[in-house]
Amino acid sequence: MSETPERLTRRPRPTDAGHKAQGRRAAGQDPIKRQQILAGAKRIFMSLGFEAASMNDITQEAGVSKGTIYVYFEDKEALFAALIQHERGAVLARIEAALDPAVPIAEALFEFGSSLSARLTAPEVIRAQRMVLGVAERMPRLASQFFGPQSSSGVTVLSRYLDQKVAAGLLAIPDTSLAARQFIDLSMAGFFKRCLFGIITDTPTPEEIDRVARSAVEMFLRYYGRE
Amino acid sequence: MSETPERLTRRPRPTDAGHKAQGRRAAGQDPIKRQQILAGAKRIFMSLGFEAASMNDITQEAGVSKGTIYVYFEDKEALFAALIQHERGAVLARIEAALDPAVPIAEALFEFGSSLSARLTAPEVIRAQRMVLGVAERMPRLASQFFGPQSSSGVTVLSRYLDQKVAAGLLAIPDTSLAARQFIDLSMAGFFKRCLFGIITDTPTPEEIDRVARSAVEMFLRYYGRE
Amino acid sequence: MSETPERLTRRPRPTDAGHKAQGRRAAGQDPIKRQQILAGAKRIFMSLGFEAASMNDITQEAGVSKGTIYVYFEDKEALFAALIQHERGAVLARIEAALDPAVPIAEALFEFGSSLSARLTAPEVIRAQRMVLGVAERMPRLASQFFGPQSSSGVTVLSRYLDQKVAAGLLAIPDTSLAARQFIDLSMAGFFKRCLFGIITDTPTPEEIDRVARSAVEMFLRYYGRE
Amino acid sequence: MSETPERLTRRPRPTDAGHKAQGRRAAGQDPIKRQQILAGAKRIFMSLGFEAASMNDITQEAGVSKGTIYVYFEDKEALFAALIQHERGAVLARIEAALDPAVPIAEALFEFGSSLSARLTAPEVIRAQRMVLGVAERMPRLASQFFGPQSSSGVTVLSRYLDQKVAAGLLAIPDTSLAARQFIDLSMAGFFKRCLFGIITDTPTPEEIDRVARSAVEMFLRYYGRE
DNA sequence: AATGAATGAGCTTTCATTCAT
DNA sequence: TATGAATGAAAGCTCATTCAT
Repeated sequence: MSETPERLTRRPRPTDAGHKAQGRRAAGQDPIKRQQILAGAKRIFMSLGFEAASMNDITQEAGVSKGTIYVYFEDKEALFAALIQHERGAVLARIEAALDPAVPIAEALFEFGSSLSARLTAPEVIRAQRMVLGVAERMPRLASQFFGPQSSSGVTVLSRYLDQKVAAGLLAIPDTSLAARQFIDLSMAGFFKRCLFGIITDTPTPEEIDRVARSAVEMFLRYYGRE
Repeated sequence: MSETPERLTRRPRPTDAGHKAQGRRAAGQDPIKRQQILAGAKRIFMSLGFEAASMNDITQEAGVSKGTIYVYFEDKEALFAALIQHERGAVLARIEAALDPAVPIAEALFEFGSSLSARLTAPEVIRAQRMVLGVAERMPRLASQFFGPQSSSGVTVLSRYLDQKVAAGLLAIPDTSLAARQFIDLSMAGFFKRCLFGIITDTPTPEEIDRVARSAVEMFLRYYGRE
Repeated sequence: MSETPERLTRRPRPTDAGHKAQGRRAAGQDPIKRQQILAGAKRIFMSLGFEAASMNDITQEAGVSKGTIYVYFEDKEALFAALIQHERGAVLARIEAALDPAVPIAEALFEFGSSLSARLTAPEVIRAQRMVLGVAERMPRLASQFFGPQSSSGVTVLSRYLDQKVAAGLLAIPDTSLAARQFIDLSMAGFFKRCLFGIITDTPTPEEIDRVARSAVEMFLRYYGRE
Repeated sequence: MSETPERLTRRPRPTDAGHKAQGRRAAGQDPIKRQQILAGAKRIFMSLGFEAASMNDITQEAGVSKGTIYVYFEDKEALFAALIQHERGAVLARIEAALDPAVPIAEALFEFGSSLSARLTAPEVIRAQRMVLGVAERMPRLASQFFGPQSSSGVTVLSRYLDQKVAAGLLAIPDTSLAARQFIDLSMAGFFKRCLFGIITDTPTPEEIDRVARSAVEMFLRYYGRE
């Protein structure tokens, strides 16, 4: 989830140099305007939730007119879905790299587990997840599309990694898919739920995350390790 | 979530004999009427979600008038919060019993893990959790109050159990609180998130739950078991 | 079309004696409020037309709240339809009486023709007809329901009268239905269209109406009269 | 002004050679572009009605840009008015020819009456009339301008014809203007109203039209014929 | 001169809340 | 005390019109 930290002023002049240089865009095709809308929508949705956020709020926050939003996005749900899609991949991309085949298993797993844990408990990621869960009943595709691929990708990537290590005779795992899910949940034991439900309002400290991730690696390898 | 099975008829007269015998109650003090409202609110909130549920819907389902609801509950949010409070503990109560100190550790843990897993992935429980998460941003206390105690109680109960076994020299656990969270997340490895996010729409089968719970017990005891 | 000449003040107090005496009404059941809404709707629809009239306009003119209108009427179209239905019958009722079987044919026909002509060219009747025609494309039932029965009733009533006179040997008419339509159109030769299309903005004078009606009777009896 | 640069596909470029040869026109002065707009507007207005037709629809149907329309026409109402003006005379032109002074009166009247009847009950003419009547309250000039001249022209043309025949001693008519209106309404006795109000949804068959027109001629000549 | 992306007032309709009964 | 008819702010969305390109 890339931040657009500074709040845009009321009506950002649409004619900044970089944009102007590219000439006039087709309706709903100007990526800068699209970004502008998404940025405003993100701030509003994030702070109010889907239902409580009004299109008027977004209009003002984004500094575009109502009509323009409706040129770029079919309706409120489509805008929300686009926002979620837009934020996709940001999470997983940072994590995939952690599973370096060249480093020892314990080290790779630790990196993977701790970075996944840190990422999924980040405040804005938690907020996003809550928001999507809040509309999951009415927009089931959205929830499974965004979070499904995201988390299943975590599982997929990890289970593929485990498959390789099993083939190399380094691990003994009957069901690598289950093992992947076990490791992921072990890596953030309790963190995820506690953050999601607001039981703890602050992100776990890096030290806590590391400690839990280290314990996860040990338990995992004690069980699935060869020898 | 205790069911109130029969749908109340349109307007059940609230003046049954036993109640009447106690004389007229102060406004907003009749526990029967309160129950009646909560029962109707539960059915409506559960089936429509917080925002989509209208006070009119609840009025009709509960068989009381609008004004009466507003005597018993400050506003819509307060009614929802009260409902969530009211449903508290129902989940945990069924699970606490699983940790029978008399049976072998492996067996007790398996019972605990599998019943917790089954409970938290039940469709209506999933729906309730989503609903609360959907309003969590605006009602932060609500989420932590309901889910906090609920799941932390799971952790509390289990860690107390583990403390006893450690004291008895049967387990070697440096941090029983962490161990409890590890076991709980391990017990439903992946199930919880996948259900919550709708990646899998059906409740896991008892066989799946058992298989995962069994694996959790093994991994847990391999690591923390005293040989 | 009964007039409600004076514009109601902003918020007519709903507790006038006559109303109060009847106790509280069920939602959407208070005929006084219903009348109030219809009266406001009539003035607004009449002066602006269906599309240009906004529910807000009607709200203010009727002196009721938006919500109340929607309790009494499903939506804007239903309100309009109810208004049209409500005005029904007022037109024909006054005309039917004209065909007195006791008076000579020429006299009865003259009464019928002239009163029909006067009625259908009255300004508010013209306005109502224009309005309905304006929405006829989208609400075809409405137009045929209101005007169909209305004018076909004129035809029906008259053709029945002619049937009797034919049976009595006083007229020789092969097709009384056609004859009825001929007489009606002859009675207001040109008036109807000219008023409807606004070619003449003032209602024809009684003298003009009488002259044309008299000519219609003569032409009609010259052709269909027995000797 | 002959530049309609891109938009090759949607609507064939209006820049044929003969036109191009005249050089660039002043804004809003190109009659071909004006025609193009009116043609598109006609199709849209006819199929959707005045209010439901959006300027965007017309823009696309006409194959010109929004701005261009606003150069040629003040606003939506002006465009509609111009369209109505533009269609003027199309109806009457076909009918005037029917009053051939060379053929016998009965025959000429029959031709005139039946063709007028057929024309005014044609579906698209009915639709146009409804549309204009729908906006008549707000645009009173429009209705009288379009329909006034049209039907009064019918009256004018016919009454002039009748004047000639009276002068020739062939008819005895004290008021030819009234007679003209009588004959016209008699010619489509009931048809016009029934079509306009949608009581009958199909255009009358030629046989019906002929039958009624023939009856009109007979009745008319029985009354006004010289012997 | 022509374009069409952008505007924002305005639309119909909903619903949490109030208060006269 | 309990009722539910009435309220009216606010919602999502449309579209006639403008003006930078």
